[in-house]
Amino acid sequence: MPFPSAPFLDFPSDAAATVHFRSRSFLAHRGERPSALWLIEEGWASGYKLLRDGRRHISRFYMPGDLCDPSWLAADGVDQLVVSITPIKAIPLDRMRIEARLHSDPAFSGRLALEGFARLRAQSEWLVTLGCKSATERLSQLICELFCRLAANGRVEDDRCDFPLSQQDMADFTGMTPVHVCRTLKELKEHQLIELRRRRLRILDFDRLAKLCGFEHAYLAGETCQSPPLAAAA
Amino acid sequence: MPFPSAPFLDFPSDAAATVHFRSRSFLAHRGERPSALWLIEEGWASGYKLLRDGRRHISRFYMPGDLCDPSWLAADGVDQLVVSITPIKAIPLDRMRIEARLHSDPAFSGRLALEGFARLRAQSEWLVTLGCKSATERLSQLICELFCRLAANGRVEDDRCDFPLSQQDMADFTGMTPVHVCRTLKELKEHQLIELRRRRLRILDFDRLAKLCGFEHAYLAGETCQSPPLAAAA
DNA sequence: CAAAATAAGAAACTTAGGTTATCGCCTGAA
DNA sequence: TTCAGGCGATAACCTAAGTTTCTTATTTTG
Repeated sequence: MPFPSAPFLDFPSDAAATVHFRSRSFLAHRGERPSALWLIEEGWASGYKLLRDGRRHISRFYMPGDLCDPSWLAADGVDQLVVSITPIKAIPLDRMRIEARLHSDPAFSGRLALEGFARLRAQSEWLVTLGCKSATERLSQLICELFCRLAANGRVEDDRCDFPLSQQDMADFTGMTPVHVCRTLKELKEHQLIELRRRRLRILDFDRLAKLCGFEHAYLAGETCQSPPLAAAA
Repeated sequence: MPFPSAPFLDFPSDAAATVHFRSRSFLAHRGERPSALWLIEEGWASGYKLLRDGRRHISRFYMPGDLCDPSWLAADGVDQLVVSITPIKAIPLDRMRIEARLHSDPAFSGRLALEGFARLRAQSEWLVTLGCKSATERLSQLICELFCRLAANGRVEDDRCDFPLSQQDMADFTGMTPVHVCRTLKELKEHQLIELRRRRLRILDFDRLAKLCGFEHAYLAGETCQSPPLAAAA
């Protein structure tokens, strides 16, 4: 099966042990060495850092099918706060067992390394976006990316999907202010590119939206777990 | 020995095979599957992406002691252009041999995976910086980071080091314009924080500079090869 | 060594996006 | 059923950083 970058999918886990989190609860704290990584089944979360003066930057959104988070295996544990945006259902993958296998199963750890490199690549795409694109481009890119990730998990129907982010969340991810996110969304709506109301998103013209921000589907490849293997893991 | 994150240091390489690049030559092209990764012995390079309209974003500077670049092992090869800023001396590490070992030696691939996660972490620090810090903070952070990486390799003497970046290079990394880099450098000089002339940098007050941008040494940990193991590899 | 290219400095002007503030609408708790 | 707090919309105003242009230093190279 063609899922070379989802090294956890054949990892033993206990589906019966599904864990529920409510909205705005912490999946991880900075510095922690979590006992489990989470395979997200349902719900969204954000991983962010806070600066001393209160500024916040979200560097990743987690959604169904995502593994949260392989980089917790790194030496000093978690380097970000992870908080649920909606209620969440997740399957725990025991960290100790992963680490044991990491040191004994070269196929497993090799795939895990490649997964890390793929993630590095997706993240460096956002480095470019934050570094040199306009507010309109950044916001469009976020919408394109989230929409594609949802589509890859069969969570888009008829160009519509759930979209539980507040304008503040989008602002903290794209490096904008909520006011400017509001202005920019209005502009995207006026240009008949999207509809967004009551936490539901509809893409009216994906191609034009993608062209507007130079979105390339490719950088997501190998980054997202797809629907079938999620089922297999559970 | 405490170098958990430099998985290539015990990798066999042929020091006699040292390769020289002149300034402004390509170490890698996008999409390529390079035959070797480079352990940089001498000189600086930048890894960047170009947008269609000519905008450029540098997402990483390579300098002595760095491995350029483990992420080339990922499925689709190189995703960035890498160009030397100065003449470069580098030791080639054969990619095929690395890949073979990646699939057979769990200790090796495990360490490589962790190296990838550490790099992910360092990069997400820049995501935060580009996402929500001011021009002054971004430029100070770049200077702090490069200075620390050089210091870790014994390339700082008496608070002074080589600094071969043009203002355009710094601009393309920090998401500023060269004109604004010039203004901001002038300001840092006027505040007695740095001296910078003729490609030589002197840090006058590291602590104040680090405080100005919220620089945390920690995020570099495990990311840079240190001087002794470099020698060991060669 | 001179010519040519490249980089840096500086001033004047413009603009994208930040700031502050107000208002109305949902939503969820009591 | 109401009331409070969060969220979204909008407007007026402000500022950090971009743009353009020109001049002066450095490198590079022929």
